Amino acid sequence: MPRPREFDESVALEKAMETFWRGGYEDTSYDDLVSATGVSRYGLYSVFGDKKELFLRALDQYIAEKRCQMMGPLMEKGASLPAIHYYFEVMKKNIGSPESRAGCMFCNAALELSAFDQQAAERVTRAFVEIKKSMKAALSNAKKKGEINKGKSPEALSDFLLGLMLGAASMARTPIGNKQIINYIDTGLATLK
Amino acid sequence: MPRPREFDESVALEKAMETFWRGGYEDTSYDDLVSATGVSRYGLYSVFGDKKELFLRALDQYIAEKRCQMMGPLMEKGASLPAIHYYFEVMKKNIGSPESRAGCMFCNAALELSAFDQQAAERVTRAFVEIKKSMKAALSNAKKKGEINKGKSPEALSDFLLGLMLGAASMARTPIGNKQIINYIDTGLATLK
DNA sequence: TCAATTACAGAATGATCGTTCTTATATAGA
DNA sequence: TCTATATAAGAACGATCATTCTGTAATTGA
Repeated sequence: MPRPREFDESVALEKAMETFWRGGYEDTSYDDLVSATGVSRYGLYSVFGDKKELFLRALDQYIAEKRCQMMGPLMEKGASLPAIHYYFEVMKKNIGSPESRAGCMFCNAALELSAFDQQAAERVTRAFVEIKKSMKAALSNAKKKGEINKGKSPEALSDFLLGLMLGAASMARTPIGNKQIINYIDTGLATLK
Repeated sequence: MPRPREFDESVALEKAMETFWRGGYEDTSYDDLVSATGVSRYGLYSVFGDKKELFLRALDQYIAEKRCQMMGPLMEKGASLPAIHYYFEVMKKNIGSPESRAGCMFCNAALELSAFDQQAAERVTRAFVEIKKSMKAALSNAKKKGEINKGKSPEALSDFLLGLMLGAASMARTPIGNKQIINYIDTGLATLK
């Protein structure tokens, strides 16, 4: 009966995600989103709601994608040092990609929005907590397996790895070169030895 | 002959710096600056120029202040491991202060502006390069003195310390707690042992 | 005391943004 | 074919922002 929609919701969300990833929240205008998705203002509003809601949907989408991409090994039972190395190997690989200078979208959101926006802060905190928990569990297992020194504390080390991830993502958004970011990650990981 | 100015330039700059530090560039309006400094729009424009120029002045001021506060020991000839520890001790001390959640102003500027603004990028790059150089020199001296393992590379380690600084500053602007930031710094510094 | 000069306070301007509204269009069942 | 319904395209609205302009006030040398 009604006129049919001319766009695919998931394709539009993906495009919106890439736009917010690169430009952040404030610097991305609704017009930018209309252009990037090729969807009319009406279409975006009717499907995703206002700018904030669309951003949060895009952020959720990003977090879900990255969890699949990076955390797979970490979420398995018995995950230990190799799962941690896998996580940072993916980071290092992403640094070479063209979009890498946008950093990590939820780290960007943490830095730009978490101080002002409750809902963004909740998502960011949830993601940070999950990463730290996974890292800590893997570190405990690594300790049991003798992969890391018995004297190291999984609690402190997992905070360190969380910071290592955020630090690398931050470096990627600055003029600091890729080589330096890789030095940072590799030197940081050597701490675990 | 003319009507005398009713404000002190350096006091106004300090207030503007604090305002930009907390709010960043985009989220700070010229009205915010007028309120924070207590200076009229006319006064700010006539002394500092437009918003961008005022921001750059404030950024220069911040960098100069922090260099005095944190880099003193690092800039002395023969500086080695203690100078590096001093730098991060100051960071740790600042984390406890009320304004700490604003992170580090030039790290914030690096993340917010360096991709878009040439002049901000230059200042940020200059500061990063100086910090890395000082760290690298101190690491070389530390190696000679036997304070750190002969096998460690000052080049890679100085990139690591630059990232450690940026990572800690980034963490401070997120919901991540102070205890976790301290764990991050301490664990990172333990790498130097 | 007056005139010249500069500062102050805030109104006006023009641009941009998020959001809503209007008008026209495309589809499917009657 | 006609009508109901939801969509598309983009104009319109109201708010906010950086910047400029206007009218008033304060000072000092004449």
